[in-house]
Amino acid sequence: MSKQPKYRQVADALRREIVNGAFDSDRRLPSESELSARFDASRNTVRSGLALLVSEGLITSSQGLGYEVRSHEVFELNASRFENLQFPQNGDSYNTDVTNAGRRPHQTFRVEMLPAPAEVAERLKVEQGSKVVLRFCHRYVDDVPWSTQATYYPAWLIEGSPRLADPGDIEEGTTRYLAGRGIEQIGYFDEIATRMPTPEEARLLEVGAGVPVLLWTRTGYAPDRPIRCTITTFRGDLNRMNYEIGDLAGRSENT
Amino acid sequence: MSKQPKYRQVADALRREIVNGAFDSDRRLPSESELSARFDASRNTVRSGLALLVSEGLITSSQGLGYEVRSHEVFELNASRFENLQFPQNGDSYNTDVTNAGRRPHQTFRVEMLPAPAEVAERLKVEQGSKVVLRFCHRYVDDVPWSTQATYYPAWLIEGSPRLADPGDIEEGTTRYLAGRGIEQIGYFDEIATRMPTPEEARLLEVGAGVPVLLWTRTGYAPDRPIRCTITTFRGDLNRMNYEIGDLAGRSENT
DNA sequence: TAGTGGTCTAGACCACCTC
DNA sequence: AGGTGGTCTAGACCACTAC
Repeated sequence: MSKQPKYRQVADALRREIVNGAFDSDRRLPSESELSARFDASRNTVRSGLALLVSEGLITSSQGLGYEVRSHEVFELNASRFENLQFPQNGDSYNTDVTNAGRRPHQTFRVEMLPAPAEVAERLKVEQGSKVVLRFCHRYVDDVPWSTQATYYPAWLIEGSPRLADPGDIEEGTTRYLAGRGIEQIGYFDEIATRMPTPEEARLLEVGAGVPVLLWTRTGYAPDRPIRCTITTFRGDLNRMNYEIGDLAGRSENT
Repeated sequence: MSKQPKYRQVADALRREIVNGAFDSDRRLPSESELSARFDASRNTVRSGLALLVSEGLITSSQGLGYEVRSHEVFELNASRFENLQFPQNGDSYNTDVTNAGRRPHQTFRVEMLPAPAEVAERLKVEQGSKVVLRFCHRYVDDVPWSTQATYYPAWLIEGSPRLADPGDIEEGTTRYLAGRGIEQIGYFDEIATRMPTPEEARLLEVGAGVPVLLWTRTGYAPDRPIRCTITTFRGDLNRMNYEIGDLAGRSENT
């Protein structure tokens, strides 16, 4: 067992106290100067230790207030039910799910036309840089930024379904609108990844250090080709996804 | 536009250069003292800026060597094909998938019996603290730690399928072994989450700061009840998961 | 041995919050 | 006003890697 640097000893001691629930009543941590005295370390050394815990997502800090242990409430999204292939819902189930959970949903929305980014062009099987329609949602739950969702449609789709490019909402939902115009979505390809947020994402989702984002890319297919690509960026600390595969009768019984 | 602190200016400038590919040929960054001179900032201030980029997962540092921009190669795991419900493969497809990708798989393995942790007990529908069998894999690809996989089986399952508790490998795969003993897995419930690694996970997966882990929890169901719970922890920088849902004929055509 | 990053200190000043 | 964290400095010494 080699000797740990002092700032790690500080972090380890505080981490142990946090997971043991030492700060459960009042989530505030002692101030930097108190910790500095307690650990017989300079304020900067204590700060290094606290910075570690922040980057682990265990605590947050705010100027003038102090350090607090982070709370954990998560929202679960059922990706395999999110859009039902047989009965496409109104838009997607975001509003319903959030309301059912007793929370208050809110979103801002915009539509634009732009050259396809590389990842999108690849998934939609169009030339990189060819025009695509972007429908972008910034979603909140109880006024906390929750996720961003960017859906891209290829230009060829707009000719027969012009309302996709309209800046307004599509009441019946885009999936149903497309189905009504003969474009039926019969399959999805979902990709899930994680990484630390870019500064832009950190701004939109208001996440501090130590919170990764969950990236969900869903490419929707008509019988012959892809018709949309939706990239959703979740706050990793507030969201979890799930999939149901096969027969889950055994899941609902007892309990 | 308010004035940014100096260490953020440093981070922003370097981030811009990194994403623009300024260091693509030689991935090494200038040394701290060079940057200190260039930005007319103290070494500590430059270090704060670099620490930001490390925590964003953009660069790594190593003592005596310097800072390097991180490389991005990712491995894709098809979760909806990972175990085929009709034709369970030998164990899971980890070995096959990795070998097919031209990489060299390697794993260590152990089996133990322990009281069920809360998350596992809940998913297996057994009493918290009741005995479960844990089969644990630590997986490498080309000698790089890749993921850990912990599969828990409830004690009642062992009576009819005692080899689950044996410390050795099960040649034909646990799924097939169980199927042969009348325990057929007919559905899954998958949960996916992300967070920063615990110190223990950081050690096992050898991830530095700025790399989140991807958590994949699969609960497998027999017709009447859950029979296993598998918790896989991936390095977020090296892995991506995907699901195929519905009909994806349009995916394979042209390109 | 020389150069790199890693740790630690002591102190200064600023920005924000609460009373 | 007084306490909190945020920024920044200058300098010391250590640990690791290269040559």
